[in-house]
Amino acid sequence: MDFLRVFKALGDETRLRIVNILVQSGERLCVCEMTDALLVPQYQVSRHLTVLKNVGMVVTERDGTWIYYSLNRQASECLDDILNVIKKHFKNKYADDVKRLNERLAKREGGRCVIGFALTEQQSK
Amino acid sequence: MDFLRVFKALGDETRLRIVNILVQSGERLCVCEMTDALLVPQYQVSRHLTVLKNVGMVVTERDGTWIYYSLNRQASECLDDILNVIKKHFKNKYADDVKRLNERLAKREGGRCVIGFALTEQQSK
DNA sequence: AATTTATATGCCGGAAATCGCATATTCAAG
DNA sequence: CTTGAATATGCGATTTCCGGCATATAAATT
Repeated sequence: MDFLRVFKALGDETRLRIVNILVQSGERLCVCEMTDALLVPQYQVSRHLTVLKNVGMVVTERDGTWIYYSLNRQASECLDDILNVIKKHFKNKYADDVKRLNERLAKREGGRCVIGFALTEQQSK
Repeated sequence: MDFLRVFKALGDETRLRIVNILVQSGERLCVCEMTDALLVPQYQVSRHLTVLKNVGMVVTERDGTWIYYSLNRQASECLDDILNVIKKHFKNKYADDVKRLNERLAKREGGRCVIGFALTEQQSK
């Protein structure tokens, strides 16, 4: 894994916030859940997730129309160390993201996302 | 400390190499020593050091004409953790930088740099 | 005070990254 | 096979970043 690209990826605030909610929750998350947690346009979340995937930091898993992203744990010890640093020190910063994410995760049924864009619905339609 | 800016700083290869030789050696280093270790133009080393300083990752200490840079240890636990990850996982990568640095550090007298640009001399004059 | 040496910086051009918007793709359901 | 919902992407515009060159600053030496 190219860790220069990992640091580059973490050097964008939206991507850092994405990685943060993934690492703080420890859950796999779908795009609409992240969009609602970060209050960022869907196309931005999708774009930044593509970057994180190309770097090898996240992996995907499709479930119907939904695509779940999760951190690529045990892929590299170094990446794991970096993620643990983020987990340890970013609990308070970006706390609002985690709060909104938890509200969103509470609406899951059977551990799966069953709604689309709950929070961003009103502004896009 | 703004860790988004820390990751941004580490997302440039020259800066990552600078931080690496600082963390691997554990020494304070002057600009000409780093220039010889990295084989990068002096003005680039200086520029990138300014970035690292503005972020708060390094501190300076003047000794006559020479200016020594050292890692800002114990400034923040998070920064320290990040530096330790780099120290742990970047020993082999950029090994040539460390090798050249050690050759350069061997020429110190009394723990201080006493020569200018040893390796880059021929190409600049 | 003039010169030398180590370091910093102003300026410019080019490359790369990001955003916003619109639209395309993919899958499920009727 | 058409519709709707979740996700991805092509494109243009803007901004940010980096390299290269020259030069400036600062301290020591003569």
